[in-house]
Amino acid sequence: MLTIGKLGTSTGVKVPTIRYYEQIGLLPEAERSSGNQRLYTHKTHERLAFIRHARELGFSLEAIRDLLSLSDDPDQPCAAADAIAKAQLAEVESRVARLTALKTELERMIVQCAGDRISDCRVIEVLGDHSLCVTNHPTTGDASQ
Amino acid sequence: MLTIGKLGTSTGVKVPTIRYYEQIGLLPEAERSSGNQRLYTHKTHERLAFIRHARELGFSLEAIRDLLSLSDDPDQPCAAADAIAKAQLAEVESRVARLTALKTELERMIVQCAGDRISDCRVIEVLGDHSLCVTNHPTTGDASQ
DNA sequence: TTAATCCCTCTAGCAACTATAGGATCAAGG
DNA sequence: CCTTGATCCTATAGTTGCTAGAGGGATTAA
Repeated sequence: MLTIGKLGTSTGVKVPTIRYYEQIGLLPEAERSSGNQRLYTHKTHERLAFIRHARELGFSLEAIRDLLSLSDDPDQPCAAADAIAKAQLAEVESRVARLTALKTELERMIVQCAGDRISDCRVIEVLGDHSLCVTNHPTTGDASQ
Repeated sequence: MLTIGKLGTSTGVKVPTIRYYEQIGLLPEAERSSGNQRLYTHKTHERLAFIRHARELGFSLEAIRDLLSLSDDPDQPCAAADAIAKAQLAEVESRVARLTALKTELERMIVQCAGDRISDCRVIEVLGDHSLCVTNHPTTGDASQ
């Protein structure tokens, strides 16, 4: 049986994050020692590793919740898991496309900044006037993703 | 003078977001009509368009705050604005790189999903075992960005 | 035994909004 | 003039996925 600290270091998940996952029901409530400290089995270690890996691949906790309930039920058809992964792939592809457009725009902005005073600065100018952009970077949604 | 709704539709920023920007000091406090409704000038319209555009390009509100204070002061050297844009570019490049690795992994995961039951599903299997990954996708930091 | 290092709960905070409740105001039609 | 419906106001709480802190108890190594 692992303490929460050992589990954390062995999976690369921070201790408060593990408690948080328990709190929102992604991990089952842990057994407790006589002194009320959480104790984890190999099974929970595996489950947390799964969560961690899925987070690294950008899955939301909601999607992970679905994937976990699927993996708890190995006789089900895997179409649902496939659909979640495909949705995630589409999301990632769209993020890459949007970010690439932003990258182009930022590069243009920086290269063109010839002046040495703010009044000549293309960075400021371009930000103030969208029509100076070449690419069609996103006008809706979250540009940070 | 524009009402908050007109300003919102003309800049593509939602009304509560405009009030939020005022609250955190990104926009100045608006003039009010006799009935206490916010009224905006062309100047504020420009400022909000600037903010909106910078947000689209993925700048944080903190960075935008800095850029705005620079643009309010046109005699300053533009090195600072340039530095902010370059930092933003570096950030975007790193996100693109990370997301591209994730994309590869997701594609592999989906293609390999040969079985039709969860027990044979590569999606679930790969998520449960990081060593099945080919690429070195990020093991720290925020995979969503 | 005592000090260091863990662990516990609970609450609050982060970004950047979004949503809701419960009203007040405004513009247009009858 | 009055009503109706859209818009506006404030204030508070919720979202995602954690992270940080306070104030204390448990465990372990010397």
